[in-house]
Amino acid sequence: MLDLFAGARLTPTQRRIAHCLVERAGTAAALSSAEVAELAGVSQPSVTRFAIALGYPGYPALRRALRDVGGGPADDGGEDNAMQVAIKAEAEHLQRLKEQLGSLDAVQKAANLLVASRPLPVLGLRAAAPLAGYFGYFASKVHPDVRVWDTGGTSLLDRLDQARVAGAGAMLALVLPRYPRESLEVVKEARAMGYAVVAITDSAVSPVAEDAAVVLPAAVGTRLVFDLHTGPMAMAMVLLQAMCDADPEPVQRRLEEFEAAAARRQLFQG
Amino acid sequence: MLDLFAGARLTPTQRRIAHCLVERAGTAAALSSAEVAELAGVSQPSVTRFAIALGYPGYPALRRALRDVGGGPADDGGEDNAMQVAIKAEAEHLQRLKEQLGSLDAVQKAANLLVASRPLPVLGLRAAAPLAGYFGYFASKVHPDVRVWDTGGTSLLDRLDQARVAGAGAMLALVLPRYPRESLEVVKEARAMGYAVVAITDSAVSPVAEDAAVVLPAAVGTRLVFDLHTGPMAMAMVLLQAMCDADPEPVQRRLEEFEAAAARRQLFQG
DNA sequence: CAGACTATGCATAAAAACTTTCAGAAGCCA
DNA sequence: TGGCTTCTGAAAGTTTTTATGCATAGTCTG
Repeated sequence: MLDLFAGARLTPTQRRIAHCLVERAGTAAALSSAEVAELAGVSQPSVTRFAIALGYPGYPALRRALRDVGGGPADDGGEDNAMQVAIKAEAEHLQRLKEQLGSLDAVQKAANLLVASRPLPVLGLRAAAPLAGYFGYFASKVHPDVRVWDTGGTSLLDRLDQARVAGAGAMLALVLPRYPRESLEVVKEARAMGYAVVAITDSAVSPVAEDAAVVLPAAVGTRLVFDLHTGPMAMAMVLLQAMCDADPEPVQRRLEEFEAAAARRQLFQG
Repeated sequence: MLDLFAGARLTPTQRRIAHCLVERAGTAAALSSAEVAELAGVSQPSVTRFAIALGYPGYPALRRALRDVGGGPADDGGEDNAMQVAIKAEAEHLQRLKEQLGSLDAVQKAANLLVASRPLPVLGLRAAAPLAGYFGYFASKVHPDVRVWDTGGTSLLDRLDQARVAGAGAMLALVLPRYPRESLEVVKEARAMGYAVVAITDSAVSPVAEDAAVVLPAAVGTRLVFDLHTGPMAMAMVLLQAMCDADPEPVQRRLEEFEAAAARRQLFQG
């Protein structure tokens, strides 16, 4: 299916269309050009032009191609390889996370604690370091002073002190298996210093649970050689969303400023 | 789907049409009335009349009904909040990724390119930087010389040079929306220098596609204020798994060494 | 066996979908 | 900045798809 689109140079509008079609893989062939246009938020002629850009004589031809490719496989009964088993398990984790988010109390409580903290330390060591960076990257766009702590060492405790003095009241801790000893120590120390610790971890009975003010559990995938952190990643972004919702006005302003700066510096393509 | 046809008293010709539609369940919605007629061996007006017999105002209405029943992922009813909608979409992305991994050709090709490269550069700028770090963190445990490039600037091109001289033959590029201009430039340059670039990106039509030797697409969630990268994260780990599979012996040895070291230094709890 | 009714396909009219043209807008390069 | 190219949507034009009238063949009933 994806190969159908390969090779062609596409305009931004066309990329939106492609994206929209890829997303609905199987059902795309059932859509008329006008319906695709509406879903992609573009004009109907753009859809025709998209088909032609791909080398088809027109939209109906593209649709036939979609039908032939998309309709084919659709085997959910069969033999899955190891990768598929792992990804399927991940999809189920997220499904469960979705159910769990039926009640947002814990998330909102955590969000309120974190938005109020200036600065806002984000702790994630070893395997969790990238997740801390990920959260920090986006959080910085809506919070004026996010501090990502992703390397260990004794200086961590100093930074904990400094942040506390600077006014930090809460901390986000990302603590995933295999639970780095150092992360646990920092959390314990933070609690002793009066921080309200929000912990994203892999289960409600994780070792950080006892020292955390709020525990946000999200399962970790363990079917491959290395752990898959999609659940905690999703949880982190849900938390960030809740932080934005909790404090919408400054968020919107900061995002607009970022957009303006990005455009000015031509950071992105498309 | 089958219920759609229930209740109505059908003529023999109409029964043939119904049978034909049921047989092609999923793809039926993509067919025009004339195509259905041909498949069923009846005249086109009979198909229209069939739709009317079922109580629809015309064939297009039947087609829409077919699409909604056959295509839809069967929503479980309730009112979902924004977070749940987003997580659900993520779960569906992973589901689709799972289908896509039914064929591992692209992943294996990518894995073979990457395991053979020493050093192995991993590029991920801006929002993709944490993902690069994540991949790099684990990849380092099974590959002797992984170099994570997660900050931009002109020195990137120098490092590209140095790695090439040092023997790198391939590079992993993580390029996600909004497609940092700098990432695209580096990939283009890398290709010109003879690197085989493996790109993990959000769709097969991403701007990196044209310069990549292998494109591994994985959808990005866009339902929240900020993007959710669970799909690319999962894809990255699948790729790493494939790299381990491609070269199992040294992998096992390095992992054991890591375990021994971790135990010695008491890195983890539990 | 005749008359009446239903079912079906053909031809064609109506409607919808698709393509093309054109003009405005946005980005690029000097 | 200003001219140039490229992209995009609105509207008009063209083709395809769908609906309907009509004639024929088959079937049931008396």
